[in-house]
Amino acid sequence: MNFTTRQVEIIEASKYLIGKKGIQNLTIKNLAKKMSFSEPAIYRHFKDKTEILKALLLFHREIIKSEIIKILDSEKPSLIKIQEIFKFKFKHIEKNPAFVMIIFSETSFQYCSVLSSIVSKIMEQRSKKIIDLLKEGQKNNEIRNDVEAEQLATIIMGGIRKTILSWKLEGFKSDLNLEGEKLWITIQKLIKK
Amino acid sequence: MNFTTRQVEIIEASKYLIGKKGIQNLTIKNLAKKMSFSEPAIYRHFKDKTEILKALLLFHREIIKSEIIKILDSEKPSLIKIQEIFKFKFKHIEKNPAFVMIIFSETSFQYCSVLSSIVSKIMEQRSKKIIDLLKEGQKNNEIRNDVEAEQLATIIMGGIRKTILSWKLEGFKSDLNLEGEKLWITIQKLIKK
DNA sequence: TCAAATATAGTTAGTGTTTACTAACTTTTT
DNA sequence: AAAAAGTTAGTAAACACTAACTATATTTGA
Repeated sequence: MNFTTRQVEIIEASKYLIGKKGIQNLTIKNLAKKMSFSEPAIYRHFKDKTEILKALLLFHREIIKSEIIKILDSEKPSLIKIQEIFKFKFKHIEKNPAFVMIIFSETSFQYCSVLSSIVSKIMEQRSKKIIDLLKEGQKNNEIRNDVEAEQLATIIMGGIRKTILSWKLEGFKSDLNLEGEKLWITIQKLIKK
Repeated sequence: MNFTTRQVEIIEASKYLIGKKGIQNLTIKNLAKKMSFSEPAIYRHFKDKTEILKALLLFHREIIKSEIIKILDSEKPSLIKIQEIFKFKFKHIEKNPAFVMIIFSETSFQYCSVLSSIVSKIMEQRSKKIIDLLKEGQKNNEIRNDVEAEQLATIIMGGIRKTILSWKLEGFKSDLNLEGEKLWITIQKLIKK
């Protein structure tokens, strides 16, 4: 996971292209144009297109992972931690609209087992962290324990995804952070003891 | 929305192809092969590929719509109606795995404004129906009213989508109906008064 | 009523475009 | 001197789609 500066530049350019017009906008031609050099030059830095997408996913996974670890390592109640992860996700998406496309790219990647397994692993890891937090919260009597943590995690993550998807389908018009806050108020009421 | 028998056959074949390997598996070549006739023959029945996808979406929208109207027209409590829609969705997906791909196709369609607007309209209509049901339930004191119906709908629909997505990413291994039931138990506990 | 006219639904063969990617060469950096 | 990073020119495959032709139903008019 050590990328050269050129590789990082290509990853950023890919992010830009995907963010603008979706995965199908990421072509070697467009990438070369954005980088202002020729198409074959791309292949000096990445073996093939799949490697670029792989790098893009892993690169961003690290950024998000480190942010989440920071939240998890603090000495706050579980519910607050969940709230912070929640808020971070919305803030991150609003800052990087390109990443919305990547989040909803499971279908676009399904033809490529390498990429789809990376996506599903990332999602699994995120789920696990939320489930652990919820269980911790249930133990500490912060969160109601008449329901399974797994199901609560599904609802929380599903709610986040649905909110982001609606925002995207409406053409990024509404205030995503505001929508996130409204959702959190509801979720918090539903899950806390 | 009146399709000839051949058109319906083509829609079914498209569904089969998408269900098997995703949207990118729906090519005119594959479609012609599946229909066991030549590629240009497809164009005797549909103007272009977009029309096929449009028909596919509209055809299925009608099937689901009629089923949901049946549920809505009954004289049952709102919570039971929501439960029935809930169960129908999982049953329908388990019966038509092809439709999973279509449900998660917003990203695949984003390049085509005609298709993406159909998808977003379908989703909006579904949301609206759930919100109305939730509001009705709140009025009748079946559902807690310290939270907004819109947010509850987001959580319910998001939870459904997330459950289906996990099922898909795990390779359709788990029992989807069972997962749906587990999710419903939790949602019901969270939303009822 | 039945052959001619026509509309329908299929065929073969092919086009132009886009795609990821490569071979071979040149420039730049170390 | 050689490794790294760029270039031009090109390839093969996949794609949606079309022109022109043919077989097969269906309709129509004497």
